[in-house]
Amino acid sequence: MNYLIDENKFFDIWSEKLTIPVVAIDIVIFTIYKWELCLVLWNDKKRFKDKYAIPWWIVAKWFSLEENFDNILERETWIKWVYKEQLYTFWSPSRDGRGHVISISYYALVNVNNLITNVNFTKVDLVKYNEINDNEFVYDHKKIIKYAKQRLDWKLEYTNIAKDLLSPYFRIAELQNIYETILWTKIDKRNFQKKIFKLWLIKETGELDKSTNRPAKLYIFVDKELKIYEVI
Amino acid sequence: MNYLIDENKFFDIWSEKLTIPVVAIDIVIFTIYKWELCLVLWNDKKRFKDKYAIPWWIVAKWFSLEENFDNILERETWIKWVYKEQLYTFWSPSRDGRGHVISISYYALVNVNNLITNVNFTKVDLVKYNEINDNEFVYDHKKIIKYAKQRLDWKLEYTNIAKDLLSPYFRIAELQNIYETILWTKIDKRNFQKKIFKLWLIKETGELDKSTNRPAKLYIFVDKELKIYEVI
DNA sequence: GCAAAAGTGTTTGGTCTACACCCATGA
DNA sequence: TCATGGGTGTAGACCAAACACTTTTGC
Repeated sequence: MNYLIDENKFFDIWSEKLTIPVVAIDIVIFTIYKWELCLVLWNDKKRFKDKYAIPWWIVAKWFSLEENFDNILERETWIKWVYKEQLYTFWSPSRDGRGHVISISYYALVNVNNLITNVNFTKVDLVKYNEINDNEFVYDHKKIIKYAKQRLDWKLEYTNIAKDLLSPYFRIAELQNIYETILWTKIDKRNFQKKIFKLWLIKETGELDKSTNRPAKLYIFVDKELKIYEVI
Repeated sequence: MNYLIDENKFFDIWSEKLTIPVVAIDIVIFTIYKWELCLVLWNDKKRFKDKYAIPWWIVAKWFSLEENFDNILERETWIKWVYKEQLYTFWSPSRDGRGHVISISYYALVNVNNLITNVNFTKVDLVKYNEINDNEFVYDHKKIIKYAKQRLDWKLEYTNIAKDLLSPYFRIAELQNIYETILWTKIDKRNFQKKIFKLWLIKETGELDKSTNRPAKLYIFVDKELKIYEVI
């Protein structure tokens, strides 16, 4: 996988003489792993002095933001085919000591099977969201993660975005767990099902998951595309 | 008011040799004028071949996005002290024929008295939102305006943002008009008041507006800061 | 047979909507 | 006195939350 931008190919982009800022894309990657919300973080502890960083790189001219995003995500993590959404564009005063950077932040949701199949664990770690601390991140990455989590919370409550964290076929308990672990709350089983079914969010497949004690019905989402509901 | 960036001062930022993109800020400005939602648009019909444009300019290094925003807004419209909120960062393929631009879009809300006092009407026009057409805007500015309107709708429904379109003291009818003209709907007077009061969104000042037939009570917002409610 | 997770309804309180008449003032 | 906008309450429908026991399977 080639770099879309090479920092010093034609011109020193950090030069004091250049009057325009450098732009980067930062990517907060969420997944549900073993019933818990996790982040995919760079594990280059040497480079970042024992702090975590979310994957990022500098944006190249000529390519769209989508192309830059895909290039950065795949190059830095080997992950492909994620749900992605732009969050916010921050001005980060002294990211590198070489000058500030304008960072366009995204978050991505990746199904754990897709993650495990593709990801390069020599480059990234899987870290539980509930176990991260404010001071163990470089730059303003903790702020970006918090912002991403807020957006994720909101989208969970008002859309069918949970589909991007689940396998195509899933049990209702798995769906409910996504809401409980991300929104950090207990939900009544019966009320949860009533809401989900009243919205026509998911439908039965007729198949059963026999890996649990009593076999559980398997469901799929009615809509493949992101759709606004009022879920929770 | 000085330009934070001068396009050609040190280096040709449009040069093919430069591998990083140019960043601009685009500003969608809303106000309520004579009971209707209006936009503040550049009226340089010669430069833009009889199309409208929203105020924008190129982002300068060294200054924060806030500073760049304030500089662009004031320089291009003379408007000050607005509510502003970042919307989205678009990649605009061929903004100038000189290459694409990454545009960080904002929307701003300005109280009409502030607008009238400060604005430079030789630079901008006031145009009714309901009378604009898709094909009378340059670049992707119509898309940005639509996006801004959506965000404004949402914020109206779920926050106290209406305060930024009103004078500090206002009648309930004025508040209700903001909801009706922006959300393009009729609202029952009694139900509207019940909601607003149950939320403690506004409170009486004890003063009366005697410019109407029967004098109307004047209200102020309880919170000066943006706060999330569920208004409508 | 027992442990573990799946599946299933009803009641109650609160919230939302629809709806119409009188009041205070200026002209 | 009349035209204009301001101010006020109730009843019915719908929605949301609380709550516990039975079923199916593997071990």
